[in-house]
Amino acid sequence: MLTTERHQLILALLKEQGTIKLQDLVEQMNASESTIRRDLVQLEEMKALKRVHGGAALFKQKGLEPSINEKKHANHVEKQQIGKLAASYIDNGDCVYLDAGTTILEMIPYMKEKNVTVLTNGLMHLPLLMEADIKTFLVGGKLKIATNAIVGTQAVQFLSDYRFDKCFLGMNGIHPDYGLTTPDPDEALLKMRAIQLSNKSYVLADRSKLFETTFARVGSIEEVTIITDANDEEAVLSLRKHSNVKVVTP
Amino acid sequence: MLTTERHQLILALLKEQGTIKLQDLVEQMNASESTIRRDLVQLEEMKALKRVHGGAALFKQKGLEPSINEKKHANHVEKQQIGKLAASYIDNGDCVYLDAGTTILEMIPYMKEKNVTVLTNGLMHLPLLMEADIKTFLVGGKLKIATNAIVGTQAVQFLSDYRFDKCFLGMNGIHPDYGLTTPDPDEALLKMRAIQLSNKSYVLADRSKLFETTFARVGSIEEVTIITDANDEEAVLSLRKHSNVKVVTP
DNA sequence: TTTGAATGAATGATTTTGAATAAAAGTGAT
DNA sequence: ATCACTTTTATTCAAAATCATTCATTCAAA
Repeated sequence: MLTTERHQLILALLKEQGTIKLQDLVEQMNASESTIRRDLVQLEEMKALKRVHGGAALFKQKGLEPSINEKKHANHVEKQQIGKLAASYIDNGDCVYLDAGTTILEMIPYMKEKNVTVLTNGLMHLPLLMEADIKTFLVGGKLKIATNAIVGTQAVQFLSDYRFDKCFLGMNGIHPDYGLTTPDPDEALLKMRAIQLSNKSYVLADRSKLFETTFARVGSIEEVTIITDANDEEAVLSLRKHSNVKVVTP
Repeated sequence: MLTTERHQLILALLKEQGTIKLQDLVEQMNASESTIRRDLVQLEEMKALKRVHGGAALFKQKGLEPSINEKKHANHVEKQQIGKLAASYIDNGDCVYLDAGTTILEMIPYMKEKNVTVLTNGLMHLPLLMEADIKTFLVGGKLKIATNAIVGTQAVQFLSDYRFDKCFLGMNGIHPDYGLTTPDPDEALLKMRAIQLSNKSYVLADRSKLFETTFARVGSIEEVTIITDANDEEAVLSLRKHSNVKVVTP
């Protein structure tokens, strides 16, 4: 078997399975362990894969690739529902602000063919936005490593040069009395300004965020429309009792 | 069997299988190893196939994605040298602007423990910057998908709020008479402004960019220090003859 | 016949390969 | 945690395969 043939086969299997054991490769191809090992070294040098103990894995794409992290996240199905619903509020030609965060991320696949212009501070969104071929602008400012988001006074300042038809925000705490809250004050400032600059504001949050409060206040609950899952959960029904709170569910 | 007949047969088999072993060809046709070998050399010269150890392969291999990655890392060793040298010009505590591009990318691993603050428009740099735990700011503006860079008037505007000790720029054309040039006018504007805002400017480019010119002019060659490989190449020596051109090599 | 291109064989150099070994990393029980 | 045990990895080396080069031969056309 030709070296290049082995390389191709390895990559094909890897693409199919995500990871692969060295021993499996040895069995599958008619080659010694040493040879396969050398193949993996070469492919790693070509940045085609990442070698791990016992085999190889797909090269971790730029660290910004959400599809890998996506699976890890809890409530993935619920977030997807919320994202789909949120995307349905976008009209053709809208200019929207997309907050960072995994829930907002789920909107993007449903935004294709809406002819939308996006401004975002979420780096994790970029691969999907590119893939969907959406006209995208990125907020400038300080890079917050923990959440892959752009924050800080520069970001707030940058935002102020734009106006939006709609903004879509993630939120950690939603409470009828204490309002909208998020743990990071820097992010709170940014969300606050986004609401100011938008005609209409949407907050995406799964049921676990309802009636919670965290550190920094973003605004009052009446300013936004809350998009959440759990149609008949007690929390949702309770929220709806308040006359000026807008809650929508799938 | 006629030479052209063999050539056609080789190409046909190759098209069918993707790769082919030299020994198989020897068996299949009534010709010696030497002859087949010569055939392959000729066909490679005609860019009809790629010779590999033990046989030949198609140029465009079916489903072999990493060729893109490989391309991205062309001249990888040279770029690494250039990047290492460039990083050595950074002092502790510097605030620097890092242009987008693969050559600049290579600087980052050598920037650790310099206590540096980075502003960049290159999204590809972010994973490495995060990993190196470098204080990073991102330019805001329009996302250019092709190069994973932030560009446009918003980006230029954003940049103008900062001042840098040093900036490090990639460049496609470097010519003593026509100056520094790059294919995209948007990027040219950004590079131009970066030079204005920096105390000292460095251009990183491998030897293939010397004495080349492309579309949009960034500035004159005297404004910057050029960091390139190829110490004793004719091009470098020739550049150095110009009294006010600064060129450094590893 | 002479010329020149194509061929096949032979040579030595280079690359690839598989096996052997020691080092390193993971595993699991105490 | 440590320790013993297993698996995986890195390294080295010799054998095998492949390659580049040279040279003599063949064959066709001038």
